[in-house]
Amino acid sequence: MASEKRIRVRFAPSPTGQLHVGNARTALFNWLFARQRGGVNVLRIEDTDVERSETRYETQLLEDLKWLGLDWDEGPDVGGPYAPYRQSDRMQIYHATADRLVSEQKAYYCFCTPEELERDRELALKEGRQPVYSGKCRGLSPAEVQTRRAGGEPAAIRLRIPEHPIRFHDMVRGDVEFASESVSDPIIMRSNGMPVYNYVVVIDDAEMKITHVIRGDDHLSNTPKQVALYEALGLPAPEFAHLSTILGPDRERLSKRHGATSIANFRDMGVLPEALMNYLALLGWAPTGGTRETFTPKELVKEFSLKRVTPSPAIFDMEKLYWLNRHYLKQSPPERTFKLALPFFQRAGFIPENPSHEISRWFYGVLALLAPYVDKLEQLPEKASILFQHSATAAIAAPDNAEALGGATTSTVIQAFADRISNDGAFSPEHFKTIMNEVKEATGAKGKDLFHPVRIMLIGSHSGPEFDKLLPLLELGSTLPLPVHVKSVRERVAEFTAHWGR
RNA sequence: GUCCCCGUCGUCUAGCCCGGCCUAGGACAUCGCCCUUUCACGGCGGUAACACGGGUUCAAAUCCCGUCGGGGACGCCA
Repeated sequence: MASEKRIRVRFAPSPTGQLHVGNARTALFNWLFARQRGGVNVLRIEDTDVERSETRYETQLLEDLKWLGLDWDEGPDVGGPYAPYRQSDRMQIYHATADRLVSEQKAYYCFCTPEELERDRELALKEGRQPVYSGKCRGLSPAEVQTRRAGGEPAAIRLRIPEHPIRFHDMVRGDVEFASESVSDPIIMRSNGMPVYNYVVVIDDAEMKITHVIRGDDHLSNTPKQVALYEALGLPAPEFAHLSTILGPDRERLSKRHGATSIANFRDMGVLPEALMNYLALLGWAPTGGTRETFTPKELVKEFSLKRVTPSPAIFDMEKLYWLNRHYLKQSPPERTFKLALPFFQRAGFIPENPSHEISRWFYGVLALLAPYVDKLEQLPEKASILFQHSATAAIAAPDNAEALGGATTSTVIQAFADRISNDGAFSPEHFKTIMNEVKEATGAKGKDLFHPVRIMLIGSHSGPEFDKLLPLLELGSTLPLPVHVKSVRERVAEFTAHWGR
């Protein structure tokens, strides 16, 4: 135990856009692995692409990760023993190391121009060869390099890929091998002096003592280059774990055109973080036995295993995410649901900015009634339109209601119900039951014929939540100073009969 | 094109490493039934898969080879 090296993993996004589900899943797997094994989780910002990197994205990145429920032990915001954690702040290291590699002949200056390289590339493609670097500048004499550089000719620095095949172990795919000829001598320093991604990751991972590199499998083909770099540096390569790609329903790599794919999107539509985390964990990983689906973050930390991660790509299934979200929505304490749902109702203009105690209490009831019926919080105001937006004319005109309102007994049911409701006094569920039985007796209508017209009269639709909970909310709501008046049962019935032409 | 990775129900997957316990398990979706004096919620059931072809073996979803299909990488992007 004492000799066991402490596990160190990192999540290294570039701040060039919103945090995507693919990256979020990578971040999650790193986090789970670190937390389970008592390791260190490092957050590092890869901003060597100055053109596309923006600080606002970095800020949002951290927010999104925190919202999901992840945290890190070292990073740009919290610091740590291997600071700085932003690549743009680490240029010295990259330059110094590159110079060292050149002086050790493990890397060399390359004077080839981009145009030249492009020509070579096209030629190789046309001849059906792997488009790798020709090696033109590999054997340049030190003297020639010296004079050309002195003459101001721009030069990039390339790493020399060794002659032997490059192998590495991947925790999800096993042993992988690349033939030396199939990998180019990669540029590690651009001719403008800026280091290249494939180079900086390795330097940083090595400097930061990263033991396990868990990342998307789009990096799998880059790995031989990186392994070669470790070799050149005289350092052992870390363990790798390449996670499969997340695809859209069309089996293409998931992207914005598939709809909501950023973490912020899901948060904004009212998906609970624990639901998203649970779903993401299930994309590519399954517990022993493979029969359990719901896991709290704690349980995930306990059960997770990199060895049980599947190598095959997975299609993102919104329906299953929604199922999990419904599951967690039902488990969510009322206070939390209240806090999360309130903004949606305020935006819809249904609940005031600073709801009174009475209104809040009533709103709790509304949420208890409607929350079991939605996939995401965002759908709540629309579901609540049965309380806030009753319209007799719309209900009568709705094509969906035509069949239910077209029955032989419809009019007599409506009339009988209306007759019995006109008296005053509180309108309770018990009262409602009594009336319904009387209406049944009087009209001979039962089942659908009985309930559908009444339901349409009260909420404008033949389907909706149970009356026992709905009715008291209607009654109480009608007495509250809401921005949008909630009509009482009597108001609804009166309005409906006034417009009912038959 | 070349290289690498991947291929079990429509979808996520268990099983594959260490062949027999697999008449292939679970979940989402879908369908049906029950509950509800109606609908939804909920409960219970059903349909549905080892990509294909060759081996190896007494025995293959599991091992080997090939084919096909999908994805990724081939950049002075990350």
